[in-house]
Amino acid sequence: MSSTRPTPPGATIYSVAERAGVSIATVSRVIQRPEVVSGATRQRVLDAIDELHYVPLGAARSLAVRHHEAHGLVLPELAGPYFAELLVGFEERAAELGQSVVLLLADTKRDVDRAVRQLSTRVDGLAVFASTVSAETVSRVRQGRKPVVTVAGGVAAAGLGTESISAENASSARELTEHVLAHGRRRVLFVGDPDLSSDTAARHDGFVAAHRARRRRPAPPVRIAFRENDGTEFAERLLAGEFTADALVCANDELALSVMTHLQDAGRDVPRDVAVVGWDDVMTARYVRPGLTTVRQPVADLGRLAAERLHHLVDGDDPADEPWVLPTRLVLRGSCGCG
Amino acid sequence: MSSTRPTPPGATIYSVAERAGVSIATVSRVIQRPEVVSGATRQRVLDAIDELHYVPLGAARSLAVRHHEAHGLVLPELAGPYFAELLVGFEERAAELGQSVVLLLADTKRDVDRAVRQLSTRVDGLAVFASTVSAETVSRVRQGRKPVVTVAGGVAAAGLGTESISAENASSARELTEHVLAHGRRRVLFVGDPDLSSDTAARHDGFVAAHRARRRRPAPPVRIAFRENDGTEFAERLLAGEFTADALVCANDELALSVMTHLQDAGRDVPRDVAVVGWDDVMTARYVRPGLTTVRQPVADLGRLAAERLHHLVDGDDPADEPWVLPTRLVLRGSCGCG
DNA sequence: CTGTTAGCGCGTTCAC
DNA sequence: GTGAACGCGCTAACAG
Repeated sequence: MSSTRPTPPGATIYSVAERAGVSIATVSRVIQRPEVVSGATRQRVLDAIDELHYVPLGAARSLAVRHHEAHGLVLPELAGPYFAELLVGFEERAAELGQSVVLLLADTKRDVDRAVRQLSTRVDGLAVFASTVSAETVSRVRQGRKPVVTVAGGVAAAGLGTESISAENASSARELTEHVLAHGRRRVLFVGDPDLSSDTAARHDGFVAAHRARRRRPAPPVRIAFRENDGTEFAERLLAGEFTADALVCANDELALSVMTHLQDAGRDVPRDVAVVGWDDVMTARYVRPGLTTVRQPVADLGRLAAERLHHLVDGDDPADEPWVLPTRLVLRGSCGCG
Repeated sequence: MSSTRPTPPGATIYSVAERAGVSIATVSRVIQRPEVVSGATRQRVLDAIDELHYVPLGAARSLAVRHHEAHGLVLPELAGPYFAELLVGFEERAAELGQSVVLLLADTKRDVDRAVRQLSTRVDGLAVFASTVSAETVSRVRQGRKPVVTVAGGVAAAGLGTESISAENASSARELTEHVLAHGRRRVLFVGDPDLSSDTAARHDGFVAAHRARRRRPAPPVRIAFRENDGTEFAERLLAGEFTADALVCANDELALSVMTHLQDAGRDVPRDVAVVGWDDVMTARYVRPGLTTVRQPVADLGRLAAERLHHLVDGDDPADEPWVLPTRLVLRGSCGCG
């Protein structure tokens, strides 16, 4: 790939054994199960390790035990707090289980599938976020006997021997929308593209359900992407009169915040003129005025569960048929019209 | 560590060779340098690989080539955008260089040094953030012939064969402080503990230097930690009259934002009653009103450079004696008294 | 409690 | 253009 010359030869289990005057088996034991070695020889070995600055070669161990003791995690990006929290939860639980985590960020790569195949070469299992990886590659990995868990992939991701883990979206979306309607809003817009992610799709489903329950016809979703500038652009169109709305249910907080701020800067009053709500409960949501009403997901728990399940799958568990769905919680602040 | 049973035997280079009717050497060639193999046999091998769902074992390759082709990255945590950006830059460059990145988060671990030693077992080199890892452990890793680069570790981290990478802090701090003083502020407080991180120490140095340049005596730093609630607490003490100040230079944006918001909620006018500035230019900084004046660091570049240098060190470069220092930039918004 | 030895799967000379 | 054979460093029986 890159380097020409090999690593300069460091100490090995052999040099340590020689120096301590024992066999390599004993050195190995001192490292793996110190208690089975007599105190005296153990100390001699430890001294030798110290003097030679011995660092065991993980690859050699992995080869011998036929385990990488590492989990792969594929995330689309790391913007905003969502993915960071997911990663933290994953890493935390993985570490508790004695597994390293090898991280792969999809958005900066030319060829994600190649990178994932390469990754699968050095881990015991893979956690992939939603649709960052092609179904074909996932199934290749699966056929290569590596467990895969999908995070926030929706039902579509299940099957193929892949386990699915996600947060509850539809019913919280319904609850949130009902809350907005209960504030007396008549013209509620869903801002975000259901086709862009299964999370968004589920949220839109809940949005529609809430309207149906009140025998109201939901407006068609405003299909825009997730980022700040997408929100700004939408706000412009709204101000220009392209849409009429007295409430906006945005697919996530970044979107909601950029829309809300932009409307306020243009002289609109939130929530009086228009209510704005979002998803994720990012830090900014509690700093803006009014505070942003949103839905908090147990993101770190998603990560933890992914690591946990992956570990069990590597250990030989059969994949669960049913997806794992974690509960979410409404966070009411001022932007929806609440006092 | 955990798992009892080994991975079920998947396809190996041997089974592929057998199936394709060639030797393992040929299979290896097809994977490493396809062009040296004749078209016909190459295709037979590729077919066999496909049919058997062959996934090479990274550990075996690593053992043979004496390279992990992986970099370790040790970060204290992943809260806020700072570390995420650093990680993104690091991962991006590492991937370009064909290296995997193994991530270790220090704050969730019981025994960080143990975890780091364990990590050093499976990577070719280590990038560690500031003082997440004890000097002793770093030097052990170094003596084990693994390159180490320190990010945001200040000058103290240099030496020991370790390369140091950080952002310029002192002179931007001086510039920022001078800017605040130029707005006519008389009683400026530095909020943050210089002993907590070398970044903060350097910022405080700049703060002091700006005062000295005007022949003013800097107030002693308010020694509090970095998090939101630390800021809130400080704001309470300020409101209670424990401190007097017409400007606050906060060690980072999280601190600045929580202080500013809390003061505003208590009826204070920012910047009229008190100016507030910070560091990092987090997303929230441009959403609050007034916008937060802050210093932008090339955080992703820090990460990229760390990955780059690490790679060269692994390749045999001699460690640079001088630390790498990347430039920063003032971002003026309203909270300092501008506009 | 300790030593001997046979792999683990792959890269790589060196012949052919 | 291809194959045979050795070595990478470590773990895990098995013997003693």
